[in-house]
Amino acid sequence: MHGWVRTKRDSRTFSFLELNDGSCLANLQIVADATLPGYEESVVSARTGASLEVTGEIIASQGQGQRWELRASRIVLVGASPEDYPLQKKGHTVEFLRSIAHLRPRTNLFGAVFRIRSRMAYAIHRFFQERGFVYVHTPIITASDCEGAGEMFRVVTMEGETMRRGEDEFFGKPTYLTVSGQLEGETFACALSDIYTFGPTFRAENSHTSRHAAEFWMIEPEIAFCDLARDMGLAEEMVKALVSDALDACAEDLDFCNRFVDKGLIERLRFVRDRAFARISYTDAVETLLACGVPFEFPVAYGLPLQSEHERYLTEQHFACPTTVYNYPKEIKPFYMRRNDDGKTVAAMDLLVPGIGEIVGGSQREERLEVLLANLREQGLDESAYDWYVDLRRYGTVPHAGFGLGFERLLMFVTGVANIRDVIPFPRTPGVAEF
RNA sequence: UCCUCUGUAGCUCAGCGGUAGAGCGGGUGGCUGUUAACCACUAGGUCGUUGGUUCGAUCCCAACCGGAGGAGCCA
Repeated sequence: MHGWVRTKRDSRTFSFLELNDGSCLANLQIVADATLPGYEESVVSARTGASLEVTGEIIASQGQGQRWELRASRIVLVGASPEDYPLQKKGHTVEFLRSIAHLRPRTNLFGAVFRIRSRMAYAIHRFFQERGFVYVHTPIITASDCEGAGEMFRVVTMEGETMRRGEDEFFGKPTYLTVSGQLEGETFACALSDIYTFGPTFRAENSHTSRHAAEFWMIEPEIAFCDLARDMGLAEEMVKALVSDALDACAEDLDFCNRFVDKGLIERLRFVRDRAFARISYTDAVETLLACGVPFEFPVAYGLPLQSEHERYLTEQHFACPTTVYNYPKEIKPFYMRRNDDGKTVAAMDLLVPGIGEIVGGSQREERLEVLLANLREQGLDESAYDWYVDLRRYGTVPHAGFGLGFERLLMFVTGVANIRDVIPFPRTPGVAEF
């Protein structure tokens, strides 16, 4: 066995070592007799954090708390851990652990969170691959602005201390880190029918909240010959499938989260897996909010965006389950969303979940060339910059739809962890790019 | 960007206008098939930084820096 010492209990004639190799939450109890060769150097000097190689026999444990233990016949101290090792066996705050992000995966909580993260990434690929979706790698450096998605990071090269600009730039024009792969994803959906992207995304928003990071991962499926209803169905089906997979494959880690992070976690996840989601149009949602009698801080009126407090009321109080809101006024949504027949709304949808708010945002895309061009003009955008995007409507256009799912938001929902900085290995937020 | 809270030992915190305490962690010794082990002893702090008020500031005030929560924006 190989692993790191989580804690040790010495007596005069033997020691108990709790060894963990990160493969699961549980430690393996090592019983090390003082008569072992090299006991002083390998066991007595092995503090919390030290790495060990242990040979021995798995036997039934005499003590309570574990069924098995390893009776060591040989222990080698691979790497010692001096007395200034920062992790104690008692609880640390997540804020402190963030400051030692290189060591926090050695804690129970972060081990669990990042095992779940890995499993959910796998489950996402499996969900789409099983349904015949093609995984597309959209560019990270892009010259296109997925309008409305947020502030962008510039990508530049330097001449000494000076930024190369204009035609002197590496790409001959301004480029940015992607804020969304959607527009590029649409081009592949209009060839391979069902595609998805899953990769890093960057937003230079100066937002300081527990739900925003400058670098995060996003899943963006795009489906050809698809309308909004099917799009919503796919989003709901995916959330259910991922939650269900987590319950099955990450039971031990989720149980830990349920005990130490969020007492109602597992009950909520089962509820999401087993129950139907609610759906409500934006128009009906506004009426529901106006009629509910709750004194909101921000005004509710047709044509205004739903505020966080409104979304939370709908998903946490009114429906008390994940809720999809659809058909938003065209004025508050970007140019590429499909105009509905009423002339007032677009085929957009947001999937809201209790405790997090918006987890999925999507829409049916405008496939009609004239309507798309009119939208671009109406919103004062430069048509020439979207030439290739408009081409999709010139040549064999099809109704298509898609959505974006914030991977970290999903992980917050699945683990109950309240801060996005604690579900991404090395979080980037305004002013913070450590490690 | 706006609002609120916060910064004291390695960690989590208490405290007070007269220059500091606990628990845990560390060290030493003891002890027990132990389980967030236990018992004893011990080391460890320019009280975020810079100014100001005061006889005197860790405490009161201001600015700045860091952390957290909320809002906006979103994923």
